[in-house]
Amino acid sequence: MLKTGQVKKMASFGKFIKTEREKREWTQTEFGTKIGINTSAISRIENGSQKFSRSKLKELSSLFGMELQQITDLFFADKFAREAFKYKCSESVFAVAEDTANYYRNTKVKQGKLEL
Amino acid sequence: MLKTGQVKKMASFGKFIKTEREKREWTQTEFGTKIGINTSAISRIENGSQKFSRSKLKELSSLFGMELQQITDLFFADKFAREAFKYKCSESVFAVAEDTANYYRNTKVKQGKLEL
DNA sequence: TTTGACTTGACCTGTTTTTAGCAAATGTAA
DNA sequence: TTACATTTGCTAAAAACAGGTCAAGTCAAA
Repeated sequence: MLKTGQVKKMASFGKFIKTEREKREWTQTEFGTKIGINTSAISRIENGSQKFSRSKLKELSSLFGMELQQITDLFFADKFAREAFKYKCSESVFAVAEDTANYYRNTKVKQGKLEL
Repeated sequence: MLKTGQVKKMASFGKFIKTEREKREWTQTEFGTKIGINTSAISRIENGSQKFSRSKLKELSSLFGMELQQITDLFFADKFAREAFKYKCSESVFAVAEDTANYYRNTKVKQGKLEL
């Protein structure tokens, strides 16, 4: 089912961070120092009441020694899921999104209209 | 394939608005007046260089006489697709998002932890 | 009970992103 | 040319977001 490089099923981005941090036996404070965020923020991020900053994805991937692509996908999958939930999208929203994404891939890209 | 109430395949939210506006034979200015946005913004929205404001989805649904759910799904599907494209998510991101969304549905909701 | 790790609330601030108005420019059809 | 529709550059204002501080908690293990 999983293709190479594809992301394994994961609960949420916060849980992902927590799991990886604990694997490395870092406290929230240690991890926070490495990535440049204070302890309370780390706690909130892991528990889902604060978002991880998009601009720190690169640092996170090198800190965890993982592919940026994998981190990115996980990050956005979580972002989209939360948003869909928050704004009461129907279950089909991601299927529609995939169609729309294909539309953008097929038209915009070829025309060089990358300005989204 | 399409369930009742499900959104028909659509190119982009901008094109959707343009199509529906033209069906009703409204100029961008007329439409803008009805929804409360000026002409330039309508133009940019239809052409995809500006986002339609989330806070106006309700007005849009009544203006077009369509279900809010349908409009909402279309709006967010487009939003997600653009974002995924912009930040170079892999093609599997929406599949992952769907898993994550299920995770949130099964845990957060039951616990009343609706604060996303 | 002391200590370290973690959680949470309230509040504040700087930054980035996005919106949308105006005016000018560009179609476009009669 | 005239008239109307649409598009676009510039810009101020608004909204969203990230992260910080500080203080007050909980919790588990030594």
